[in-house]
Amino acid sequence: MGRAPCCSKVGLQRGPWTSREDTLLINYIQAHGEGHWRSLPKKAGLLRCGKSCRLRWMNYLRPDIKRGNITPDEDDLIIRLHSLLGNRWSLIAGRLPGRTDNEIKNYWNSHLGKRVKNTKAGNNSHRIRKRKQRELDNEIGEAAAAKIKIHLPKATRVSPSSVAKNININIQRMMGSSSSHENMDDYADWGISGLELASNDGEAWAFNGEEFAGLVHDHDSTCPSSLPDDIMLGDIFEEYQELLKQDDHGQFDSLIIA
DNA sequence: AACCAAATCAACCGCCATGGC
DNA sequence: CGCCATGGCGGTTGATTTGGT
Repeated sequence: MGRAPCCSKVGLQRGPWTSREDTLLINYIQAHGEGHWRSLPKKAGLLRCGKSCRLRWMNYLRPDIKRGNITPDEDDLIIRLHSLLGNRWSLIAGRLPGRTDNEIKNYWNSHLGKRVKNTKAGNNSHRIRKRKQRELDNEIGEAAAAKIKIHLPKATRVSPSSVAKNININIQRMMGSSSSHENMDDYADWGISGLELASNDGEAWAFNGEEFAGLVHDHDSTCPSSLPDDIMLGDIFEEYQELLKQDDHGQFDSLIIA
């Protein structure tokens, strides 16, 4: 016997929402606020499950939602964030005001994913791959490169607290541009069990703590002398943006395995 | 005009993290 | 500490729309 459904589906409406249902939901939330999704439908007079109500509100009815007309800037940002974060649609959406994870996910699947794939296919020559590999080797050192293991990690759920705990790696330093740091055990102390750098097709470079430590020890690469516990993704993002500004010669691209 | 295939996207599903008890 | 309810996430489905022949 399988897991019990999130809510009883008996007698519940499914499929596309009607304007009347939308109105009921909007009116209820305006009067009582968001939350308590499980009990909301009954109170609002809706024959929907709570999850369905939440999804409808979050993705379509919220007043601050922008829909359609994704600008070239947003387009570009999505691609870059996806290369950094992988399929963390909610994190990506969090960086695009008014956009929802569902919209971005759909947009990626129907537009960007293919485009990125095609772009990659265009770069698929042996020579280019060789050049990219050389750049990569220069960037992090042959010894380090030999140690990198490439995984296809299971997508990990990231909550704000876990972001703070687990992703407080400074990407710029990670890429080796600042002060040196001897003791990578500090990373373990910060609770970092893994780090992923995703390539354009969503595959990720995953370093577990040990590999990462080994990578830096072996190569005497660089990393922060300290990282405060409260670095949030937003901080990383800001630095990422700074990096992008400096990325005139495809520095990031050199980290993408073609 | 009719048909079909491909593209799009709203909605659903199952899983998991978190917090309260 | 374990259980449960809840919210939130990413993956997938399927109805609808669009484009090509």
